[in-house]
Amino acid sequence: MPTRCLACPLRKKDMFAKLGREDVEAIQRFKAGEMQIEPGTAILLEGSNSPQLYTALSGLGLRYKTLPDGRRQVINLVFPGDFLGLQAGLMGKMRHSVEATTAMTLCVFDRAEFFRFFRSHTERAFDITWLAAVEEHFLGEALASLGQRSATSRMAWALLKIWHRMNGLGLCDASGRCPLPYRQQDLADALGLSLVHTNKTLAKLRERQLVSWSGGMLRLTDLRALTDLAGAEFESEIVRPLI
Amino acid sequence: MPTRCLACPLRKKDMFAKLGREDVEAIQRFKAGEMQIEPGTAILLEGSNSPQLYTALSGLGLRYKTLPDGRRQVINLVFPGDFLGLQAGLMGKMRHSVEATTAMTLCVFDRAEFFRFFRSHTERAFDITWLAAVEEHFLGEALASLGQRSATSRMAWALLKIWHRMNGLGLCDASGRCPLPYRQQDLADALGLSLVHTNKTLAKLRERQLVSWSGGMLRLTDLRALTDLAGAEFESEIVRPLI
DNA sequence: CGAGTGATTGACGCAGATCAAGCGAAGTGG
DNA sequence: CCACTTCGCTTGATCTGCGTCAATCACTCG
Repeated sequence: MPTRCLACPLRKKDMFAKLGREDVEAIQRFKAGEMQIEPGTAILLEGSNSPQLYTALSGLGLRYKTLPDGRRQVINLVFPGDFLGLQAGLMGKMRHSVEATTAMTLCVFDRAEFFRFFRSHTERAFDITWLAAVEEHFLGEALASLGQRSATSRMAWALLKIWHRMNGLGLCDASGRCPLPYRQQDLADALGLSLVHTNKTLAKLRERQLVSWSGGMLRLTDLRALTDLAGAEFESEIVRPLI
Repeated sequence: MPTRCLACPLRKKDMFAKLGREDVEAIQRFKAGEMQIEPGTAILLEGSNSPQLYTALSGLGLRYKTLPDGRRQVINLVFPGDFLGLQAGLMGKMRHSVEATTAMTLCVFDRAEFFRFFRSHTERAFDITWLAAVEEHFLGEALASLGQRSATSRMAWALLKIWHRMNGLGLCDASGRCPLPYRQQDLADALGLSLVHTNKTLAKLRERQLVSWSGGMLRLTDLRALTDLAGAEFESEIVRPLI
């Protein structure tokens, strides 16, 4: 039995903008169904013209691009509440792939319906544009990380970014541990580093007692020091719209 | 005397989507004025809450982020037809800066007006979202370049990207030369390379007779070979909306 | 128990950073 | 009109962060 939008567990969280009953019901009507997927499953494929859009309800995933020579760039991670497939919806086809890292639950929306929804719900259209702009902002930051920062600094930046997001979602426990069910290879592909160097960089952070990451759980021991290393500011997580 | 939207020289180009007279007039009403700026002038500043949005009418610029340590990452270049300030419009403040490289002419829009415009012109709202999605796509590609490609490959990719865009805008002459009024430092900051290495990489491409770039003009002598080097596909430029 | 997957560690080499110096063109002021 | 500065481009020498190669280890699973 699919989650009813009015009872959506995500919508209760502080991180997501509050909507009136009417608005939530409109989203409910837009929603075509729900989907459970296994870890490792592809959700959207680069080049595909997906007839569906999704919102991640639970679970974690990642977006990536594959280069002609087989190398992979992880564009970013997929967290609960993320809207997936906007590119295909607007540009006709996906320019990157999305896959599930853990088991995931997705809300499914119909692409044909999407246009109607966008046109008839101005506020939601606005939210969707907002999401695109935030994503653009994130990618700009990521670009600056890859272009200008050292391996250590990049890694500190990425871990902090992830941790803050997880924290915003209430996925950290009291002691500040949060789930991080990715492989080192995923992190390496996100940071533009080799697996080996990623491992060694991580080892250094561990030695310095700044980070521990094992068994799929991440703990940042010294946010201050990491933030210094990252050489960036981390604002408290913004309230986002949830479609 | 400001350009009238109905007579906008950009709108005539194939690269931009055709609009009906009504639609163009709506944009004209949205337009608050026009602005001429000198080379080197800042258009939007990171952190600022600009009361205005712009569309580049002519001239070239660049978007960049400055890191706390003073390093700079060029996010992308600004071409005629680009819409500037959407981030500030949506997120309250700019997350990167924009500055003019050459003299530029900008159409000025009022931010307060922007919300009304977005809400009352659904098709234009759609176009704006489309623009954000395309930008997101571009940044994803750029990220993959910085993360996965060698200096030579990155440079080939960037020059091709620029050339194709210029070509789409009809800014290349018959012999395939196009303007490129940037400094090597700008390119370096875009590619995440040092100035010195950028220069040497460029020198290699020149020796191999693939590229010539001097006096602010770029000529790509062998698109095929460069495309191979870049290890990417270059689709013909997409038709974009023009606000 | 063997096979597969992911983490870890050491040895080695190279792409690209950094340092340093010189060059030509354009501007500026005395 | 000529010193003098400034800015962008070039080039060489040297250093190093990170990639690549190659093993090994710890787990999990059939």
